[in-house]
Amino acid sequence: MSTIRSPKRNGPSMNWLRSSMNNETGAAPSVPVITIAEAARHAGETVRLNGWLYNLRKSGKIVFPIIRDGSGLMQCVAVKSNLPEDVFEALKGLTQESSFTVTGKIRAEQRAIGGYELDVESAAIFQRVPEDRPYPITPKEHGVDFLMDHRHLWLRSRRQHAAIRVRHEVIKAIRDYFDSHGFTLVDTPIFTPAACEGTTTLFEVDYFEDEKVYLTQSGQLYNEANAMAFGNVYCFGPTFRAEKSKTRRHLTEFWMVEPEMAYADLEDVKRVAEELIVYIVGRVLENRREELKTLERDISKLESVKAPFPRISYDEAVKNLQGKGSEIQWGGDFGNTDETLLTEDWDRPVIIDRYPTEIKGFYFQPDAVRPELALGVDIIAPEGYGEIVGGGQRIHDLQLLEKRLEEHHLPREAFEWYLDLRRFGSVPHAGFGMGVERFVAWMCGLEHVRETIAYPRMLYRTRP
RNA sequence: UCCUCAGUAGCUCAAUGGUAGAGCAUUCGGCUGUUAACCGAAGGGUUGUAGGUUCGAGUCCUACCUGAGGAGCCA
Repeated sequence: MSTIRSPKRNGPSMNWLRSSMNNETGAAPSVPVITIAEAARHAGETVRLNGWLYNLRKSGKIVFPIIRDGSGLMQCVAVKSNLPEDVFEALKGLTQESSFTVTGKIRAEQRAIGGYELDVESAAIFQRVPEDRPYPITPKEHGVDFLMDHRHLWLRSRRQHAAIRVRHEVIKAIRDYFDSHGFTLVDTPIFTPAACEGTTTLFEVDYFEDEKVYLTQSGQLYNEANAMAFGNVYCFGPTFRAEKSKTRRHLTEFWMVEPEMAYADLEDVKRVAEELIVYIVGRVLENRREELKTLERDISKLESVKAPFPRISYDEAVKNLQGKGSEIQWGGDFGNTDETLLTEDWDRPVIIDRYPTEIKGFYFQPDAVRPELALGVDIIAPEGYGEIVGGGQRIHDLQLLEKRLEEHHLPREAFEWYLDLRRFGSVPHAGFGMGVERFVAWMCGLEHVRETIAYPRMLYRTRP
């Protein structure tokens, strides 16, 4: 028996959604509800799919609704002569992104997207998108502004879906790496009383009466305290930078993982960061091939990401750039074009270390032989994706750190707790930060980091 | 913050200073294997806003608004 039925209430009931024990949708009681991702395992079986209309093609007495359920796409085939009139007409009149459920037999079909097809036996429309206000994102081209204004709907598109799934894999790989290498997750506060580094701008927040706090721009200082408590730690959360940066590599709110290790030095940072990157890329290649294909990513560019990465010093990098016509002088920081030039000689990320002290934060340990250099390291991703890792070895000597605070005109009182770490069992320690969105943009081969997070926050965009 | 570019139908874009156009989307009709399906028809406009030049402005000028790309800064 097949029926078309409107929902009795405004919202879905759990019975309607999940239970196969009721016959409200007209399906036989034993029909299992599956996802499209599972379809291959159910070839030849009669199943039910819950989803939304991705696209519909019709040809007189046969219609091909493509259903989208969040796990994939599946072409359905509804033939007029095999279905009750009301079911066929309802399917034929479906509008884009209308929610509906279909029951039918799964069949291998080369012509269909995903290689499988469902022969419709019954269907129920949950909500039909009205034609006087159709779904705004049509299967044609759209501009960035329009799509960003409809980000809450844009996420239903295949490319966006793929990028977010790659992000999920990257994040899971990051956590798996640290969790299996003896690191303890110790998350650091989002509300902070002062800047971690004096330089970058911070978002100010009213914190009850007359008190100001700031959204964190790095968990590093707290990480150092946590490393002295737990040995190897990492924090992983959102980070906020009130910089008026307006480029394809910047968000005002982004996610960063920051490991910190006690009894560790610059070499440990380079080794761990390299191992981490290789591990994540491997996981993405292993588990997200389909998504990379959807994104039309050149996979060979990721397959070449293997250890060891080239390691060069800041000195060498400057010489290299000057040889390529860059106007950089020793003592200056690399611009975006410089970063791209530096990576073009290799097929994998480049590790650059020992930067001039002046262009690095106050907390970097100076090089033992050349104290004008800081034991900091950046890792630049290939293909122009820029700096994905920044870190280094921290100052462990109390007197030197006090001197640096003074030189950077930082308020001593605010850093007393930080100085305590050098008073009570100070040890050499090091760590780094890695930005998730840039990493995901690199994996996906995306033009802009805004597509690597569900709801990007940028200089002039905070909605939806 | 600075530099450059753009803003015309719901969307993507046309239109020598001289009658506002197409494709997609929507509606109606046709089609039993479509792949951003196709074929026929219809409805849909304060050309970002405010001034100015001109017989006449979507088009030229000024200011502002919105967005995009880049620079600096950063992950």
